[in-house]
Amino acid sequence: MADRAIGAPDKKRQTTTIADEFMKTRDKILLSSLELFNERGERNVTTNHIAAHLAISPGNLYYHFRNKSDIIYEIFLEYEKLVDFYLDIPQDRALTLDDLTFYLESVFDGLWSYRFFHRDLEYLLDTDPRLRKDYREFTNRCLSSIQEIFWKLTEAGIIELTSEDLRAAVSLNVWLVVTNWMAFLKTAHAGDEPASLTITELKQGIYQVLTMQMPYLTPEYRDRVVALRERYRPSLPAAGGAPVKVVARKERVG
Amino acid sequence: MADRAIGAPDKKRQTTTIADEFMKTRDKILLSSLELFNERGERNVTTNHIAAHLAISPGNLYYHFRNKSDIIYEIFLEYEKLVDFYLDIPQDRALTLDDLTFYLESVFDGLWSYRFFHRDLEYLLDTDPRLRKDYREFTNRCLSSIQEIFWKLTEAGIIELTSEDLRAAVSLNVWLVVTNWMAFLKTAHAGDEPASLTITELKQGIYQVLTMQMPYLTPEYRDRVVALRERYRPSLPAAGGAPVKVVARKERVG
DNA sequence: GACTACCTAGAGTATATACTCTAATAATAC
DNA sequence: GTATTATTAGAGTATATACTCTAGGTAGTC
Repeated sequence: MADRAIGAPDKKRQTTTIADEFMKTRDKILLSSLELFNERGERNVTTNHIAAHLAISPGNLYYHFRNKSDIIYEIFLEYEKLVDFYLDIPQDRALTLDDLTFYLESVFDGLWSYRFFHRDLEYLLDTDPRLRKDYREFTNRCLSSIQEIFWKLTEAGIIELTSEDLRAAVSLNVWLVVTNWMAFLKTAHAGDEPASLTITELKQGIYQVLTMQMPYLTPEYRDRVVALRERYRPSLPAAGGAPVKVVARKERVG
Repeated sequence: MADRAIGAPDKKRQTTTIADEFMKTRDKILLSSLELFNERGERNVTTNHIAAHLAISPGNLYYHFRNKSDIIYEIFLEYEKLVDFYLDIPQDRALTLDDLTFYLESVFDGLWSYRFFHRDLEYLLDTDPRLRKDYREFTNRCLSSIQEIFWKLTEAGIIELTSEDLRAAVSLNVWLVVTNWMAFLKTAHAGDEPASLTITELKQGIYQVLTMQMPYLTPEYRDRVVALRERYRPSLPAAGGAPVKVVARKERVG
């Protein structure tokens, strides 16, 4: 995963797929919209911009989508699908530390790919009841998954979170930290550039998430999780800092 | 501290102050802007709306403020002042549980009074370098304060967070939860209405913050903090729910 | 009264934005 | 081939938004 700051004038993108002439117009619109939204923020991207970016006419765009909300909604559905896939929990075996790593890495990958979404979330939900309803269900699903993961990590003897109440509250905190970490980086970041952010920095949010789990680690796993957490430690505590080594993605077992 | 932030809750006022004819136009503009921003979101409030709301002309508004950004910036300065005031840390005595309660209540009061701010934060910072710089410093100041509070709570024997590293990481998580709690409520809330939210619900975020501190409580204080936390427990875990009893605001000592 | 500094009204403007309409072209079916 | 459907271009529109400009009022001071 290449480390590229958003907003950089980089024609040959590595993290995202460039729309090419073999794609259907509809898909090109979705892809370009996502790219532009991520780079400039939904508020700063008009349907005319999207059409111009693709060198198609506004009429063409509106042939494929009724309005801007529809484009955003379809992108959300993709995001939802991705996260649901990532958060899948194996029912036939215990969870491992590799699973935990995978969950964390994946969720932040998803956040990165659709990073525009959480930025203007409230406005988007205010203007599209459909999205509002779906997002609410999505959130609840995510929270349930996190709780279940904590439960299975407890079963696996990795953490100890037996009280359901506490598990729910901790899960919610995890969700809050995960979904707010990017906004924090963008706003509190040391750099003066309005919107420079790398996926490596984003993944330092994993450090924060693991911080929350530390008190609940079992003695058997404590050292290993602490070591895992260390891999994501921000190089410069409160000033952004240089990229750390990116941990290798583990394939799911089972 | 004689300065009172506009719209900030004080003894007599409930949530907002209505602009009256005895105020200076400039202050009326700031107050109305804050009210409208909080109610409808900055994105949905134009300078023409603000002027119309006050029954003054756009020209009048622009006589007092160069542009919309200036209005927002001035409101931010008030917000900043308020939070800085709330987060003041007594250097001549140890912290008490009442202090902790005060900090939590106050911070959420501030969030409520200026709740529009965090909603469109990224856009606002993108479009105003001045605000961007000030907000960054503000964030760092808040983080420092939280860390110092945790340190003094440790000194006071209420919590045990002696590792500076850990204290910094936990403080950051507290900040993330505090600043994201409102967005969570608004987006994941059970109600179908786009923007219903009460300060009582908002303050249930205190439950989440105290959840994070629980593992670090000393045995001497554990029960008391757990009881405090219980006062903020959401009535219906993941579905919003009825208001809980609002805890009385304690005056600062010293 | 006259001077001055401050304040206000309200019409007006340049630009942007989401979206529409019509006509033409390409693709596909028969 | 022809008929039909899917796709596209591109000019155009209604509305909104941030902001300007000019002319005039008001309050205080001498």
